[in-house]
Amino acid sequence: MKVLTKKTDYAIRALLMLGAKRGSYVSAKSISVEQDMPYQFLRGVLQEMIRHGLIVSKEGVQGGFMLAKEPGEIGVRQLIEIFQGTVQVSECMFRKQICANRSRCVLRHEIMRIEQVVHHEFEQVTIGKLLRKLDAAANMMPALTDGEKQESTIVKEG
Amino acid sequence: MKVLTKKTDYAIRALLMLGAKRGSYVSAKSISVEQDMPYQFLRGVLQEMIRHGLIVSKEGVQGGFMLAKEPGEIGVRQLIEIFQGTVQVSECMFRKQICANRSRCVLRHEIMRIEQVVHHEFEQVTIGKLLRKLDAAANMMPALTDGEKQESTIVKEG
DNA sequence: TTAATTGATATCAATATAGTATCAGTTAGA
DNA sequence: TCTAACTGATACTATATTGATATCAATTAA
Repeated sequence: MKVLTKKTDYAIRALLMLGAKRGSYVSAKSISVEQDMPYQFLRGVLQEMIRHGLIVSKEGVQGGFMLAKEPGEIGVRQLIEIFQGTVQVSECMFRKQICANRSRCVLRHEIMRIEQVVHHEFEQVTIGKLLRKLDAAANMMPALTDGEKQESTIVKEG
Repeated sequence: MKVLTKKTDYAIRALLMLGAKRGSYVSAKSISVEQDMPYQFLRGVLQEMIRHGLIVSKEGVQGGFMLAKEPGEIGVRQLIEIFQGTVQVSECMFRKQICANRSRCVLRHEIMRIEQVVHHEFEQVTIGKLLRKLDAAANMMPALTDGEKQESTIVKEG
């Protein structure tokens, strides 16, 4: 069971980069290189986020992408919904009519309850919050030697 | 985002049927007819549950399947893990090494926290608990007229 | 002996996910 | 004004996952 697909994963990390470099346009190329994501695939993800009003773009040389909202206003839940669709329990939930099978209904009821819990949790996690955590994590290892810096590169890049 | 795949869905509902008819063997055929599941597909699901010790089978005429455990001991979380694998965040979690990308790590940490919440919730939901709810739901509509009984058939079958 | 059953396994179809390629249009700057 | 660095749009391919079907051997109650 995969909680996040590549698209959502890439989207979140791209947004974190945009959040870290707020005020300037960041190109898809630089994101794809720095975060090790396939360039064209990432571009598709970015365009999807434009369509949803999360980011804006500028064409041409020195163009790129920029957050269109405050980081605290962009929640992981919304990203999951954009790239993976609404959380659903089997197909049952699509039917407007009363649930077809009683045992399925009882089951569905339980799952929906859990769904609410999950939604609530994901709602809390915003790009803003993640950015603060990233910052905190960075500050926790400030005094590295050269050798340790190499290790920290491993932590960052691969 | 699908919480339950068909396999898990079918597994749970098959177990509910076995739970409702405890003490006797129930054939794959009767489950597939009564619960409207594809016969061969269901059989695969049942065999998987045998391998995991949740149910036992008897071959031949009058054969079928029977719970191997108390309904209260069979949790939905276990079923999800059997049929959908452990909950994971993208691929990141497979690597034993320290997480490749710092922002991915921060993200992962948040997701893992939510994962714990989800696990805890699913842990609570057992076949036994669902059976009791099913029972309660059935008792809530005891005095139906013929017309209403037809409706209740819709609720049960389709 | 036979029909109803499970065990085991091979195969296929549909869908979702992941990734690539291409071309047109925009723009900063030499 | 030319060019290289960009995005917009879209078509395509590959791979993995999910859902479903088919077949044949072995078992067993009647």
